[in-house]
Amino acid sequence: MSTTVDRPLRADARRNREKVLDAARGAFAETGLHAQIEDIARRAGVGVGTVYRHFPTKDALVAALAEAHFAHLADIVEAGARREGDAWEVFAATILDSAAPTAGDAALCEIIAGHPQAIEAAALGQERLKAATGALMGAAQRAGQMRDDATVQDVQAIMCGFGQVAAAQRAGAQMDWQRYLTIALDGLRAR
Amino acid sequence: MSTTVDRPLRADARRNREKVLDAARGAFAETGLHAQIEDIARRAGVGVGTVYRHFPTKDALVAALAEAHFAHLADIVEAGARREGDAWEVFAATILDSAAPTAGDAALCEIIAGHPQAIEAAALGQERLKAATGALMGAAQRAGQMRDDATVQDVQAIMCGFGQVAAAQRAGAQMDWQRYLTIALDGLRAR
DNA sequence: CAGCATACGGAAGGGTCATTCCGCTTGTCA
DNA sequence: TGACAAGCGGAATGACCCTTCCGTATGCTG
Repeated sequence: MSTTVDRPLRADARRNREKVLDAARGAFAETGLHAQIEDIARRAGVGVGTVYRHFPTKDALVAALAEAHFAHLADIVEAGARREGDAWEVFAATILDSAAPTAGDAALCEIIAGHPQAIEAAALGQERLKAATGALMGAAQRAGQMRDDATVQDVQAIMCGFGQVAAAQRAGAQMDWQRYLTIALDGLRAR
Repeated sequence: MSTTVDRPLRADARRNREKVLDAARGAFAETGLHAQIEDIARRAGVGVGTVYRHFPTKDALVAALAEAHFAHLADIVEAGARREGDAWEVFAATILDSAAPTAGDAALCEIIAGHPQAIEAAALGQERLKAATGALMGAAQRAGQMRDDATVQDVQAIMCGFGQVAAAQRAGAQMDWQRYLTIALDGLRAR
C-alpha cells in the first residue's frame, strides 16, 4: 500500500523502536490503557517526540501491541487445536492457556473486555483465533461433550467477561479468573 | 453524624435535587461514567453550580445513583429468595431479573464490571444482595441442583463479567447478555 | 571525513473536563 | 411586605495529557 519504497530504518531508530515497544508493553501492562506517553518515553529512555516518530498516535501504539498479542493467542489456540486427547479437556485447557498471558496485563484485559478499535487492528489474529477456537469446539461437540448450540461467539462473550474479572482481580476484588473461566466454560458442556 | 441539625431544603432546592438526579441517571445510562457534568446540568435545566451544590463531586453523584440501584437490586433478589418452586429455576430467573435493569444502563455496567469506589458507597445494598443471593444458592444446593462448592463470590465474578458483556453488546459487539448469563450460571449446576 | 537526510528531545500548544467562585435571584419567615 | 439566608448560573480556573514543532544531534554514504 505504501507509495514509496520503505528504506530501512537507521540503526538507532530501529533500536529505539524496540525500546519504545518494550516500554509501552510494560507501562500498559502495569497501568492499563491510561498509561501516559511521557511515562512510556521515560521508561524507554527517549523523548516523547521519538515515541511519536514511530507511532503516530497512542492508539497506533496500542494497536501494534494488541496485534502482536492476538497473533500470539492465535498461535496458542492453533497449537491446542492440534493436540490429541479428550476433546473437552483439550478445549478447556487451551482456553485457559490462552487466557494466562492476558490475565497479567492490565491493558490487554481492558482491550479484550471492550476496546473495539484496538481489536479491529488485530483483525488478522482475531480471525485465526476464531477459526482455531471453532475447530476445538467442533471436536468437543462431535465427541458429545459440548452443547450442540454452543458457538464461538459464546466463547468470545465469556472471554470478554474474563477480561473484566481478571482486571477486577488485579484491582483487589475477591475473584479468581481461573475459577471464573472453569465455571463459565462448564456452562457450555453437554449435560 | 452531622454536627448541625439539617434544616429542610428550600422547596426549589428539593425540586432541583430531584431534577439533577433524574438527569444524571439518564446521562449516565446513555453515555456511561464519562457523561459530563455540564451535560447533566443542561438536561436538568440548571447550572453546573447547582449540581455541585447538591453533590460535592461527580463521584458523589455516581455513588448516590449506585446506592439507589443496588438497593433496588437487593429488593429484587430478596423477593426472589421468597419465591416458591424449583430452586434452580428460581435462582436463575432471579439473577436474570436482577440483571435486566442494569443491562440497559451504561454507567451501571461499568460500575458493576469494575468501579470499586462506587460499589463501596453502596455497601449496604451490596450486603443485602449478597445475603439474598446466598439464600437462593443455599436452596438450590440443598435441592442438589447446584454444585456444593459454588459461592456467592462465583456469582459476583459472573456478574462482573456480565457488566462487561452488556456494555460490549450496547457498543455493538455480537453478544447477548441473557445468553451469556444463562450459560455462565449453568456452569454452577450440579452434574 | 564532509554533507545531509534521518532521527532525537522536550518545551509549548491545545483540547477536554471537573471544580470553584461570586454577584445575582428567590423562597421563607416574621 | 421587608430582610436575609439559601440557592442559583455560568464564566473562569486549573489539572491532566495527547500531540506538534523545531532546533540540535547523529548515523550513513561517497
